[in-house]
Amino acid sequence: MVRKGKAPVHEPTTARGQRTRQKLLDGAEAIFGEEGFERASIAAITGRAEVALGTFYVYFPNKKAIFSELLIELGRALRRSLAEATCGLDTRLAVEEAGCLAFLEFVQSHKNFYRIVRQAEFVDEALYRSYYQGLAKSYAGGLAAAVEADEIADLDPETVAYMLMGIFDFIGMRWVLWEGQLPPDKLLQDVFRFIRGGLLRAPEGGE
Amino acid sequence: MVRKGKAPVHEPTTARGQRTRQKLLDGAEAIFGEEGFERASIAAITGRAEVALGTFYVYFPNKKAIFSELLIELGRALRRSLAEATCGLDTRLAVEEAGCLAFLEFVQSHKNFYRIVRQAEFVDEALYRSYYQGLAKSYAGGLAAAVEADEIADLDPETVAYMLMGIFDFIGMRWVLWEGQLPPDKLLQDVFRFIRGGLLRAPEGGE
DNA sequence: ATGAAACATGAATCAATATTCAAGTCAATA
DNA sequence: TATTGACTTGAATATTGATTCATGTTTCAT
Repeated sequence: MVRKGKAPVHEPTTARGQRTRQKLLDGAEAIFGEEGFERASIAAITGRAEVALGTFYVYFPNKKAIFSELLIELGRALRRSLAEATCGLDTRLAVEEAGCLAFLEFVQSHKNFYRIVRQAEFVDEALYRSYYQGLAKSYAGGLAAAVEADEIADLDPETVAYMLMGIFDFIGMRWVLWEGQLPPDKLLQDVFRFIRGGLLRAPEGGE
Repeated sequence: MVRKGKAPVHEPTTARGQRTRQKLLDGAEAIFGEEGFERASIAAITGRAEVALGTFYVYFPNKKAIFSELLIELGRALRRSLAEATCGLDTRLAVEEAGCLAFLEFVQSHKNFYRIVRQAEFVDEALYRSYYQGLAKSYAGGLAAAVEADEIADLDPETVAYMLMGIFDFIGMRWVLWEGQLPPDKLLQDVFRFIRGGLLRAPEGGE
């Protein structure tokens, strides 16, 4: 029993409670996405969830807690999407392309998530790092295997993982977030071409 | 004369005023970097600047104004650094490598700037976009010339600009921000190799 | 040297909002 | 159908912090 101090906060036991808690999470996702963490008020969250102010504190000890839970949950959802999109693919390049597309589609259907991740840097830095570290670690694992199999160039997998995440992050920002749509196909082809070039045996020397 | 309403806000005319205004900008950079925009209080900023609370409003109409000015100013400083580091280089790949290094060094000596840029998304989205759009535009210009000269592969310059910015951003985050130091040289070499591979004639087809 | 600009000060105002709490309502079981 | 634990409510509290303003202090052109 690790429950701190007084903490009335509890997991709901009834279906009604489950529903209410979920409504709060949904409301929080929307409000955090629209307003950002600091400007999001608990009142706005409970308003969106169509629930009274006090109800919030039945399920979450404070604002940060619901934010963290949201980040963790949405992170899981992203990983699930990526795993589904890439499982069964046999070349690393196919995995990269499918993963890229899945990521961009995920962003498109979870715009708020994107903004929540970016906020996290200032809300809970440790959690923010572990979000990316977790992604990078599993990413690097796949890359290391591909290096081992001599499928891609012998580059440091963690470095490549961060480079690829950076690429996807910025492409997602520029097209999905700013334009509200997936990049045109011609453009995606250029992204894939760039990545292929980078991952395949790249020239050793300078110039 | 476009001065709005009452606005006592003015550019200082005396040397003393200039100094005070600069102290405020410096204090704001530090506090925004440490606390983030919303949690940064004017009192903390004036405290850091060793100036009274009211003095703030002599030079800036509100908190957002000083933040925006900071972002613009620091953006200029970054461009200056990049320009200096890359001027006179004759191959595009040399420009990329020097630019990458200059960026990482800039981040290392302006950690707060990095965090300010990232905050900007939630403080003044329009300014945030124009920050990246400005960078991307001049970046894409250089890339387009290199494509024209057949120095690099024929990829959409804007797309490549965002991909490269993404790479640098994430590498900067992972190593400079999180570890507090430039990435080890071996690792930088891998970054350059990846970029070379991507920029040089990349394989057209899949697989 | 002196008076008007410029500049500096920090207490007071005013609004926002995170969190608490005492008083209800609901739903299932005995 | 009572009873009880789970759940819900929203007014009240308490703090924080942006912004204003009336009052000093400094600077500098004359």
